[in-house]
Amino acid sequence: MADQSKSPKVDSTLSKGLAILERLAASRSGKGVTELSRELDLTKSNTFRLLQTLTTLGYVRRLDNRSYAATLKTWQIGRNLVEHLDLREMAGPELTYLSKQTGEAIYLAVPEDLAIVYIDKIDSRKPIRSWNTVGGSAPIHCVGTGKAILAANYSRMRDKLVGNLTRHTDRTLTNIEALDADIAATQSRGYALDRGEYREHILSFGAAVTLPDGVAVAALGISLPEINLAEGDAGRIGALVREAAARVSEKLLRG
Amino acid sequence: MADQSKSPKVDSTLSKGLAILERLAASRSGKGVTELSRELDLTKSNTFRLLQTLTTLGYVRRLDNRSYAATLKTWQIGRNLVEHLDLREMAGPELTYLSKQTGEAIYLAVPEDLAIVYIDKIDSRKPIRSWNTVGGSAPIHCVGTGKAILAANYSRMRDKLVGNLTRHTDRTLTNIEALDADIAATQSRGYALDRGEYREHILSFGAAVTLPDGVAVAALGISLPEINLAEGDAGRIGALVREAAARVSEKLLRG
DNA sequence: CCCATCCGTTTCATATATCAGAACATTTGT
DNA sequence: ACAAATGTTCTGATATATGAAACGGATGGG
Repeated sequence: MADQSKSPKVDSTLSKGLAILERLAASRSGKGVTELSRELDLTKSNTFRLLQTLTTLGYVRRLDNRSYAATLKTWQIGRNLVEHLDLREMAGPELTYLSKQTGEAIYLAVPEDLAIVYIDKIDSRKPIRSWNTVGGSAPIHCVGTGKAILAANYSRMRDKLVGNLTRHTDRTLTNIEALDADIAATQSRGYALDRGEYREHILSFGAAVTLPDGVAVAALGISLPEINLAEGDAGRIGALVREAAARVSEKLLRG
Repeated sequence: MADQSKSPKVDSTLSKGLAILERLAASRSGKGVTELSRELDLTKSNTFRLLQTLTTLGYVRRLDNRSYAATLKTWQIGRNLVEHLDLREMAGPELTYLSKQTGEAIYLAVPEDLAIVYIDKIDSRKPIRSWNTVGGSAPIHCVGTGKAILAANYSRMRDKLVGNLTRHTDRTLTNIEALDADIAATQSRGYALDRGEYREHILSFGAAVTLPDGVAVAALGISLPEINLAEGDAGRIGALVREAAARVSEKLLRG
């Protein structure tokens, strides 16, 4: 085999086993021993043995007597990962950055049914109280972080919202058509904007942290009193939060 | 997991490497070499080397200089799998419908050996916690979704169950004759009913999603606390889930 | 400030997996 | 029924991974 001279030590057994697993997971139906050995440039006997190992470990099962397919075990493991993902650690530096850039209250939120839950925050450095605490929640349809998450997966979530658009202020979007339009605007802007839709005179910006497939797992948010927003600052703040969220998304992948 | 009748040869490198990956995926933050080696009963040097391999293959990354964590690569591979089954997409609207009709926890599950794995759910809208998460699993013989799948293919699966009917509550059906009778009832009703056979005081209903040849590929389920079930509601809920599953089955045909 | 202790890393005989090639068994297509 | 695939099992020489011990850096307590 042509090994890279830069990354010297790889256990070939593990490497080949994982390659087989990847191949099987990528194929809709199963693959046979010979097919796999050709694709991965391995001997038949080696491929067969690795498949046997993967089978007894539960990662692979035989379909009929001539082909193998990946089980859901790989998916379950990956699922565990996403659930245990330490968003706080990943997003921490970006929260700090946003705080320094704006001086306003910065939030990290995750979706929970039709609400978002704050899992981290940095207080405003201006002498203004904040209402939201870590562990607290807010309706998904009327805050920046919530609408950013909605926008990332609107097709899946829209139907659940109909009839559940509770009013909180006179600016809350309570009919689905208005929300449709707002979400469309959010999608094209790349960040969400709430103009006092949850608390009177409190604005919030939000942008989603997404996995490679587009699923939103969290959102970054900036919240500030209406009076603090200078003319033309909305675009700047929106861009800040959008780009910070993009950096966190990328960090989830690469570390 | 009781399939160790024979002991086929397993490649230890692959086996250990996957064990490490599983451990890392299950841990919130990273783990160190020594910690892993103790947990998995491996030597430090072996663990170190496997971690090095997993790192160059992109499955693992170093956090700081003293610990390793799993990347999202495992998740991406597993995702490929469920993406190819577009069950979730097909069943989504029916899950939503069941949620609206009942307000209880709704599940979509697929069979995996002698268990079922939850691949999607909608939380109860009532203030009751649910234990089952997406990615989690449950024994096939004592939950509604599992028994629905069993009922669809009982002739093929019955023999594998003998001797594997683990007890979970005092209502669990642990002898094959009792299960035979329950499955027969399930088949004539068109939906499965679990009366606290897996968790005390938790009822669940299930109905199978089947291919035209009768093979069950998934099941829809509704789970609720015993106390939520009004007299005579069982028939109504059973019919709801049976018909929703039938609609999903039909949808699989037409695309 | 030093020492005991922990950790990640490296080293090197030895145990283990891999390779190639072939043979055998079983299925599929004509 | 025959031929051409495919999955499965051997074999022993070679390449590779393994375990035990040692190394060097970091940490924390006395």
